[in-house]
This record gives sequence, structure tokens and C-alpha cells, in this order.
Amino acid sequence: MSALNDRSLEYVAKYFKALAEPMRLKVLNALRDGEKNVGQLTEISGCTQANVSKHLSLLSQYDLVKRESRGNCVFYSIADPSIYELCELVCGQIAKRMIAEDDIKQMFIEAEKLQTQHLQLIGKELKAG
Amino acid sequence: MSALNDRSLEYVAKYFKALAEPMRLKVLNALRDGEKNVGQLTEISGCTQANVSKHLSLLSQYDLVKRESRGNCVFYSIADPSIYELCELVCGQIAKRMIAEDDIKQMFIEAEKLQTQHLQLIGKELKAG
DNA sequence: GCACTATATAACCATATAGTTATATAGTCA
DNA sequence: TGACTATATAACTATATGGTTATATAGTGC
Repeated sequence: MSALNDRSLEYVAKYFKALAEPMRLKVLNALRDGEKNVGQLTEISGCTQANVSKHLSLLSQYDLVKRESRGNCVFYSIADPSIYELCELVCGQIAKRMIAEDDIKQMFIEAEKLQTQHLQLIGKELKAG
Repeated sequence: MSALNDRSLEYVAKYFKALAEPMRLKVLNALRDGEKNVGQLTEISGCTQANVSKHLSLLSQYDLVKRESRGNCVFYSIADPSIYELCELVCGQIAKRMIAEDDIKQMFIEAEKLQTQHLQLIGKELKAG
């Protein structure tokens, strides 16, 4: 990456940007188990057909998906499975972070427990006089 | 990735988004050979110090960089070298595409040459009769 | 040709954000 | 303390884009 000029950086950034959208990731994820047409993807994604088409158009522009029209349907499929490597690398990060978050959450829960015990103790002491 | 719910997809998307910015990639690239302070990164990036700080803040938020203040300088470094794997995967894609683009460009150049030859031929023919 | 279905696109709105300038904050040194 | 340097943040602008609805385009079957 050291030799990347500004134009290349822009290109790399745009590539990441194509993947930086929940809905597009959802679509790509839906294509994991083979090609799907726009109608199917619309149903899976839960948004409008127009929106799915727009996202597919963008993904197509970056050669992330292949487009093939058969009959009056258009089928999309993953153009380059290496994007899943990307996603898995990122997911690895996410997983690590979620574990960390869980640890922190656990700490809070423990802290709350202790505090509750402490408050109960104070309550008893107050009752006792 | 198949088990990713919407919240996770959002998280992954945001992670990609953090990398989807030429200036941030430039900064990360500058940190390849070790930590740098904000002033140095400002100089390298060629934009304002405020802008660099904002980008660093975002990168920091996603744990992409480590922050360490020493004296009245703040040094940033790469928190997780696995981001370079990401970049290399993407760069691999880019490289492929650039080669493809060059091929296409070459085709156009060849086509133009042929056309020029063709036009010259026509010119000769016209002159001849 | 006509109706019907599937996909793409245009026009628009609302929001997010990269960039700027100006200012605040924090550390150093006298 | 006050001057100076380094970094962060606030306020703002301009632009990009995700989402919508409405419409255009293209294929199928009659």
C-alpha cells in the first residue's frame, strides 16, 4: 500500500464504501448461497424494490456482483468470493470487540450485584438501629 | 456471516465506513512505519490539523489506532495490523482491475492505430483517384 | 397489438459527513 | 503567572447518498 497515490487511495476508499452499507451487506450475505433475482432480494432485504436495484447497481459498478438477465428476471450473484474474506476479517474484529463488550457488561452486572448486597446490608443495619 | 443480525451488519458496515475515506487511508498508510504525532500526520496528509484530528478521533473510536500523549504531543499508531490485510485484499482487487483497465486502454490505442491506418489508406485511395 | 410482470431510473427529501475557520483545552518553558 | 506550542472541538457549509414514490423500460404470453 506504500506506493499508493491519491487516485488509488480514492479507489480503495470507494471499494470499502461499497461495502460500508448495512443493506448492501445484507444483499451480499443473501447471495452467499447462490444467485438470486431482484424480487427475491427485495423480499429478503425488506426494503423497496427501487432501493435494492439502486444498491445492486452500485455493487455491479464495483464488480462485486455479476448480473445476468434470464427471461424477464435479473439474477445477481457474487462476482468475487474474496469479499467474504474481507467480511470475515472484519467480523473477526467485531467478534473480539463484542466479547470485550460482554466482559464489560458482565463487570457492570457483577458491580450491580455487589452494590445491591451492600445496599441490603445498609438497610439491615439501619433497621437494626 | 450468515448469522449476522441487523445490528451486527450495521457494526460491520460502520467498520468498513471508517476505512472508506481516502484521507483516513492516507493517515493509516502513514502509520505503517510506526507511530506519528498529529503534526506529522497533518503535514503528510496535506490538509488542516483540525481535519486530521477529526479523522483520528473517528479511527480511534473504532480502535483502528492507538492514542498516546507524551509531553504536549499526541502520538497515534496502528492498533490492529489486520487492517492492512484488509487493505491488501482490496488492493489485490484494485490491481486486477487496473490491469483490466490497462488492457482495455491498450485495446483502444490499438483500435485507434488501425483506424488511423485505415483513414490514411482511404486518403491515399482518394488521392489516387 | 395489449395486458402483465420484473427491473431500472428519475426526481425528490432528509440526513450524514468531509472540509473549513475560529476557538477551547492542555502541556511546556520562561 | 504568562507566552507559546500542540491537539481537540464547536459551528458552519457544501456535498454525497440512502430512502422514498412515481415512472420508464424490457421481457412474456395472449
